[in-house]
Amino acid sequence: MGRRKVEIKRIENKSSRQVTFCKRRNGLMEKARQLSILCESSVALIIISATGRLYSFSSGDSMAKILSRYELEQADDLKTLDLEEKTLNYLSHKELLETIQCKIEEAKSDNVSIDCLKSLEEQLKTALSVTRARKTELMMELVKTHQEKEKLLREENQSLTNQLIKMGKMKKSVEAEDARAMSPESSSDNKPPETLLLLK
Amino acid sequence: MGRRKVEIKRIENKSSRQVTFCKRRNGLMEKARQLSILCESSVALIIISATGRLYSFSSGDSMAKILSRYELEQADDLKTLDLEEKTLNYLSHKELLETIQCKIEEAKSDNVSIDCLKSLEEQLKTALSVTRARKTELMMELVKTHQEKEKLLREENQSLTNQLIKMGKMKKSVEAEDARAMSPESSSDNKPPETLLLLK
DNA sequence: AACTATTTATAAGA
DNA sequence: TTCTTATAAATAGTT
Repeated sequence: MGRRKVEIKRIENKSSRQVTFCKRRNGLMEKARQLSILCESSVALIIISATGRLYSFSSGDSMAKILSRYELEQADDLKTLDLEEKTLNYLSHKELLETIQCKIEEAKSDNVSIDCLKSLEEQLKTALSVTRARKTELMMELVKTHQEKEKLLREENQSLTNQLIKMGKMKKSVEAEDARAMSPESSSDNKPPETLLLLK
Repeated sequence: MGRRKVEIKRIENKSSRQVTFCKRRNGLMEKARQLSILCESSVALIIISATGRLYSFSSGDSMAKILSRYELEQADDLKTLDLEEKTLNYLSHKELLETIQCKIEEAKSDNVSIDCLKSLEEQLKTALSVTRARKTELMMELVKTHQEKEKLLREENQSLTNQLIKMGKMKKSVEAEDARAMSPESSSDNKPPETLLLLK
C-alpha cells in the first residue's frame, strides 16, 4: 500500500528497513488493538527489533494471563522440553523434581553464582513445564472420567424415563380400553423416543 | 477499509462479529509475518477468540524464545509476584526455595492430586520469577562492575596517552627550536585532546 | 515528520 | 461459506 508494490523479503537498505519497521510496527499494534475491541478477543503481541528493542501490546486481559493461557494450550509443553525421554511419564517427573532439589540446595548457599542461578532457572522452567503438563494430563483424565460418569447417568436416566412413558401408555390403555396387548420389545430401554430429545 | 467506515467498538451483531474476527485475524497474522520478514524482527502474536479458541503466530525465533525474552525484559517479574515482601531480597529467595522443597517432597509421593500439582506449579512459577529476577540483578551488578573497571582503565589509558603526547611535543620543540618554555598546566591529565576522541 | 500516489485490507453485498 | 467489489486504511517513496 504505497508508491509501489514491495516484495516480502528482508529490506536491504538499513535506514529504510528501520523506517518501515517503525511504520509497520505501529500499524500492527493498532490492528491488534482494533481486533481486540471489535471482536472482544484477547490479543497479545510482542515485537523484538533486530537491534533487540522490545515492543508489546496486550488487550484488556493482562499479557501474563494471555501468555499463561497460551502455554497451557500448548500440550507442546512436553514436546518442547529437551529431555532425552520423549515419553515423559510420572517417573521422570519424580526424577526431575529430585534433580531440582539438588540445584536448590546449591542455590541456597550464601554465595550463588550467576551460572548457578541460570542453571536453576532452566531447571525450574523445565519443572514448571512438566508440572503443568502432568497437571493438564490429570485434569484431562478427570474430565474424561466425569464425562463417562455423566454418560452412564444419562443412559440410566433415559432408561427410567422410558419405563415411565411405558407405564403412562399402559395406564392410558387401561383407561381407554381396559386392557390391550403390549408389544414385547417395548421393555428394552436402549432406544429413546424422539420426544425425549429435548431433555438431553 | 470497506464499504463504509466502522467505529472501533464491539460489534454487536454476533455473526458479523464472527466474520470480522476471522477476516481481521487473518489480516493481522499476515501483517505480523510481513513485518518479521521485511525488518528481520521477532514477532509473537497470540489471539484468543471470545469463545476461547486460540490462534498464534511466531516468526523464525520460536514462540518460547520470544516469550521468555519478553518475560526477562519485564523487571515486573518481581512486582507481579503476590508476595508480601515487595522488597524481595536474598533471604526471601532462600526461604522460597525451602518452601518449594517441601512442596516437591509432597509431589514426589506416588499419589499426587491435581490440587497438589496446581500448588506446585504456582510455587515453581514464583521460584522461576524470583530466580530470574535475582539472576538479572546479579547480572546488572556484574555489568556495572565491568563498566566501572572499564572507566578506570580508560582514564588510565588517557593519562598515559597524554604523557606520550607531552613527550612528543617536547621532542618536536627540541627539534624545532632546541628548547622553549612549556605551559605549566600541560602536565595535568584530566582533559583529553580532541585527537584522542577516536580512540574511545 | 509530512505528504500523496498506490497498494492492500476489508465491510457489505451477492 | 466464499467471492466480489466499492471504499477505507496503510504505507512506500518522496520532500
